[in-house]
Amino acid sequence: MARKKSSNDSNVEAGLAVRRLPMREFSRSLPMSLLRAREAVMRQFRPSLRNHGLTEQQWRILRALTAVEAIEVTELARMAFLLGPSLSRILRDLEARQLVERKTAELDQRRAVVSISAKGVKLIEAVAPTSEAIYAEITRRFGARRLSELQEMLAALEQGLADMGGAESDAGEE
Amino acid sequence: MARKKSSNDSNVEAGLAVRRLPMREFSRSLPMSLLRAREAVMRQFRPSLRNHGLTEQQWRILRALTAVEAIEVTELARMAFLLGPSLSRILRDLEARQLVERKTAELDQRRAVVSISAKGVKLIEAVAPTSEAIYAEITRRFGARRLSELQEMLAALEQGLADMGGAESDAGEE
DNA sequence: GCGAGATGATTAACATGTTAAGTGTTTTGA
DNA sequence: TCAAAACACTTAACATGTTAATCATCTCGC
Repeated sequence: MARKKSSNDSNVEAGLAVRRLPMREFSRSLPMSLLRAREAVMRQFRPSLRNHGLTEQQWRILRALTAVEAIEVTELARMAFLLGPSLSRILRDLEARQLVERKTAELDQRRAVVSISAKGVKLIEAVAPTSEAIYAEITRRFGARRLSELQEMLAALEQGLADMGGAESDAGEE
Repeated sequence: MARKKSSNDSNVEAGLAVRRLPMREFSRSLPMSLLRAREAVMRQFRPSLRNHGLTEQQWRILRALTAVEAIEVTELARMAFLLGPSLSRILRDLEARQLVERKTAELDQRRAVVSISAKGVKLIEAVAPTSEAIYAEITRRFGARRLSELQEMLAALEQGLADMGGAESDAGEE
């Protein structure tokens, strides 16, 4: 039969067939769907960002900084949706490349305030056109209205789960 | 108002106009929306998985293996939506923990065939109930119908971008 | 004041994402 | 037939995700 890649039907002929129902088809689980969709989108942007020496996260940070005059690290983390440790590392790098500037707040020596540099702004402006074009093409393909609906549903989903709190009820509890 | 930063108040005096509108509000960009939504969902599952000593990706692999009798590594990568290198590392670990079994195909010595072990199945069965309960709660909150719609839109988005291919047209081209 | 606890940020440690090389095997085509 | 190309997988190297620990500062209560 020379099976090159019978991806989805490969189990049936294997003998014992399916091991029981895979719970929820698995490939259609919500986390998987979200992951695949996001990857499909990001796949479009990554090459361009890479051409400018930026990773997706670095881009997120610079983008976020473009919207404010200056911002504290914790607040920036929330804005760029990054965890503290990731942000720390990336800021260290961006600062070394002089794309951002950092200084400690006078009032509270614990806090650090970050802002984008002129060089950082230039970089953003260099990447933006391509980025915008890609986004426009995605919008065109999917439909502006539909895209809005999708965004709303995603926001609603996020909101709806906001107070659910990770379910601990399980075996290895402590 | 005592501006927070003095030396480089960035934009305005930098000459090149102001920060202009942040492109697309940024926080509402599609990649960000997808990321936030996915994180909101995964946040629910992670604690339970962790209680069983599994990461999200390890769980994905075991779940995928549950649906088939045996499968080649490359095929498994596609099914679990993981890149080859990640899968290699994780399989090494899962094999060491005896949750999966691996053997090379006779026909083609290059290929490796993986299957879940009895121990792996037990683990899956231990995690599944909690996992299902969480999924049910998410479905209840968001609405089964709406969830279906969302899944469809996500699939359509993925499909629509399938042939778009990463946009290379940019500066640092090579 | 001052010491315990809270807070902001970083570091540590380990797992995965991502691209590029490297290692065997198998196919191909001259 | 045999060497180059293709292939399946693994390693390597670096960046980020994720949780825990650490550090420095701050706040508060006594």
